[in-house]
Amino acid sequence: MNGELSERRRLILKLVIQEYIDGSVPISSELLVRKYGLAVSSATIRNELAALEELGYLTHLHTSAGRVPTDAGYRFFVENLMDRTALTLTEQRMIRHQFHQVRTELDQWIQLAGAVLARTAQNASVVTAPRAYQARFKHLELISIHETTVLLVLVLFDGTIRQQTIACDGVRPQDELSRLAARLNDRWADTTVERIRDSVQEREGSDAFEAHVADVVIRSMEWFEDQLNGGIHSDGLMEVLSQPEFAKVARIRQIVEILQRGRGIGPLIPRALASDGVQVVIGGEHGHDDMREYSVVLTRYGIDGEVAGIVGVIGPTRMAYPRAISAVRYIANVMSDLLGVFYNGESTRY
Amino acid sequence: MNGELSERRRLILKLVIQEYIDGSVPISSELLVRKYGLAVSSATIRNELAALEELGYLTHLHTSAGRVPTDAGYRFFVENLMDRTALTLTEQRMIRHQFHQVRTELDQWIQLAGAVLARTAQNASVVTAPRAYQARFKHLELISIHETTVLLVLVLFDGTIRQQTIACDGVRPQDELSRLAARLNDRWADTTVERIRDSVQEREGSDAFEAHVADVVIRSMEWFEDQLNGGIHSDGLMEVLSQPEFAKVARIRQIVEILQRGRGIGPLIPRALASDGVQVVIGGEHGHDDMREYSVVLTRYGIDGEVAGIVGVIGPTRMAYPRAISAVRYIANVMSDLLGVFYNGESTRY
DNA sequence: GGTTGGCACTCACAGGGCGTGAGTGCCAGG
DNA sequence: CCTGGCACTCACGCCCTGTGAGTGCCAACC
Repeated sequence: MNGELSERRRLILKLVIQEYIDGSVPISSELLVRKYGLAVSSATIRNELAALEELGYLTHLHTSAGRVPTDAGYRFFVENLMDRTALTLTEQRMIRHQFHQVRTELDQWIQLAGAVLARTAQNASVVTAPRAYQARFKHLELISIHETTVLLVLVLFDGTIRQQTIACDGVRPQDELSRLAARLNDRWADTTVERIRDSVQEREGSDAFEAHVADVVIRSMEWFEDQLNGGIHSDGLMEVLSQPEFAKVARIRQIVEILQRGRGIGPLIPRALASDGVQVVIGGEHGHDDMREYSVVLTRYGIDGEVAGIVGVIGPTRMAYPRAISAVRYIANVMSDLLGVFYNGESTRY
Repeated sequence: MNGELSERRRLILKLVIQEYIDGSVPISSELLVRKYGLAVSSATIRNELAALEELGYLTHLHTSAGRVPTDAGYRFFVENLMDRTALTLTEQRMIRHQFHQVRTELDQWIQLAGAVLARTAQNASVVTAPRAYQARFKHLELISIHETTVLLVLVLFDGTIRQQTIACDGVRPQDELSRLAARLNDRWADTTVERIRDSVQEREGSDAFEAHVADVVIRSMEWFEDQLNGGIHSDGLMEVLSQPEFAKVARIRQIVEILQRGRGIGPLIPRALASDGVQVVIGGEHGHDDMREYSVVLTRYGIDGEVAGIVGVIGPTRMAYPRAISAVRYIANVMSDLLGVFYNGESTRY
C-alpha cells in the first residue's frame, strides 16, 4: 500500500490533500501546476489524478469540479505522507505558561486543556478528567451542617472529590463526627471498594450511622467506577464553527449534538486508554453514520498504572491532521507532567 | 400606559403577540378575524393594528406583511396582557421527581436545573451555583499526597469545595497535618475572610507552613468572593436552536457566543440577586447591541441572607414569556427548597 | 509509453426577470 | 364607527440563461 504509488503520485496526492485542507476548495490540475511549478503539464496531472481516483484516494463531486480527498486518501496521508511537525517553540512556551498560571486546580487544567487545544487546532476539543483505573479510597471528612444533617466529603486516590449530604437519625456533634471520620480513615486508607465492602460485612453489628456512612462511601465509589468514561468535557464550538463546512445549519446542529452528549467519541475512549500513541479515526472509519463526516484525533494522558484521561480534537474530515496531532500530543504531555507533580511530586520535564 | 388602550385593542394586541410567539409568522388582520371569530371585519382590525403600530407596540417589515410585536409590545404583553399560568401539575411532578432522583450532589442539581429549564422553556438556560453573599470558612482538611505534597481541601459555608495542592518544605506526616487542620478548624470556625486575615496578622511568628496554609485559604476565599458571578453554566443550545430564528448561520454564531462566555447575562445578575421577583429583559432593553434580539428571563433562588444563585432562560425576543416565566419561577422554588434541606435541614414544602 | 495541446462537454453558481399571492392602506358609503 | 372594495406593494419562489472553471478524451509528438 506504500510502494504501490510512484513518487510522483505520492507528491500529487500530498499536495492535493494539503491544499484542500487549508483551502476547503476542490483542487484542480491547473492549480497544482501553477502553484507548485511542476515540471509537467496540467493534462499529465489530470491523468495522475484520474489514477489516484481509480485507487480510491480522491473523488469528484461531479465532472468538472476539482478533486477532493476520500477517507482513504486522508488515511494514506496521515500514515505515509504528512509532515510530522511539532508545535513551534513559541507556541509550546505559551501553552506551558498558561498552565503554570493556573497551577492550582485540576478542574481548571481540564478546562484550560480544552480551550488551548481548540484554539490551537481550530476545532472542537474533548477532555476527560484523569481517573484512577480503580477507585481507591484516600480520605473522608464528616462535617456537621445542621443538627441532623452531615456533609460527607470523600476524597479518592485520583484526587476527585465527592460531596454528599447525609441525614442522620439523631444529633451528631462535630467532635463525634471527627472521631468517626478519623477511625474510618485509618481503617480504609488506600483501599479499594471491594476491601471496604468486605470490612463492612465483617463488623456486622456496628453503629447504624457508621454503617450508613460506609454505605454511602461504597455507593459513591461504585458510581465512580461506572462513570469512568462519563464526564466528557468539550470546548471549542466556536472554533469548529469557523470551519467552512458549517455554512449550513444542518451541519451545525449535527456537530452540536455530537459534542453535547459526548457521543461519537465515547466509543473511542477505551481504545485510546488502552493504547499509547495518538489515535486518528477518519470519517467512515467510525462505526455510526452520524460521524461519517467527522474525524477524531485523541490520545491518553496520565501516569502509567495510576490515573489516566483522554484529550482529543474533533472536527470535519477535512482537518489539519498534522497540527491536530501535534497539539493533542503536546497537551497530553503537559497534562501528564502536571499530574506527575500532583501525584508523585515529580518535577516537570517537558 | 394601561388605561390608554381600549379593551378591544388590548385583546387584539394580546392575540397578535400570542400568535406570533407560537407561529413565528407575521400576523395578518384576516387571520385574527378567522381564527378567533371576531365580531368585526378585517378592515376594522386593520385600523386597530395601525393604531397599535402608531403607539409603538407593533411593526411592519414592509407594507404588506403581517404585524410583528416590537420590544415595547412584548413589554406591555408581559406586564399587562399575558395569562399567568403555572406549569401543569404533571409537569411539576415530573420535575420534582427528577430532582429527587439525584438528591445527592449540588453540581448535579445545577446541571439538572439547566437541562430541565431548557427543555421546559424550549430555549437556552443559565444557572449559577448557589453562593454565600460572603465567603465563610467552614472546614479544611490537609491530606498527605506525597512526602512533600499536600492536598488542601477547603469547604466553605455555602457548601462549595476547593481543592489545591501545596508543596511544603519538609516531609509532613499525616498525623501532624491532621493536628494542624484540627487547630485551624477550631480557630476559624464560621469566620469571614477578614477575621482570618486579622487572626493571621496577630500571630506573626507562627510556623511557616501554617502561615502558608493560611495564605492559600485566604486567597481561595478572596478569589471566591470575586467570582460571585463567574461560573455561569449554560445548557439547552440544542433547544434554542430549534427556534426558527436560528435558520441563518449568523444568528447561530451570535447565540453561541452569547452563551459561551456567559456574557450578555452577566450584567443582569446583580439586579436579579438584589430583587425578589422574576426579571424579564427584552431585546433593546439590554444595554449592548449584541443582545438586541434576545430576551432573558431570570430570577434568584436560595435562602435569604445566606446563599443565592440565579436561574434563567435566554432566547429570541419572540419567546413564550408566560411559559418561560413559570418554568423559571418553579425551578427557582425547587432549588430553594433543596438548598433549604441542604443547609437547614428543613423539609420540603413545594 | 509517457507527455502534451486542443477541444468538446458538464455542471455549479450567480444574476435577472417575472408571476403570484398575501396583506396592507385608504376611501366612500352605510 | 364599521365595512366592502380596490389599488398598491413587496417578498418569495421560479425559471432561465450566461459564465467560467475544470474535466475527459484524443490525436500527435518525442
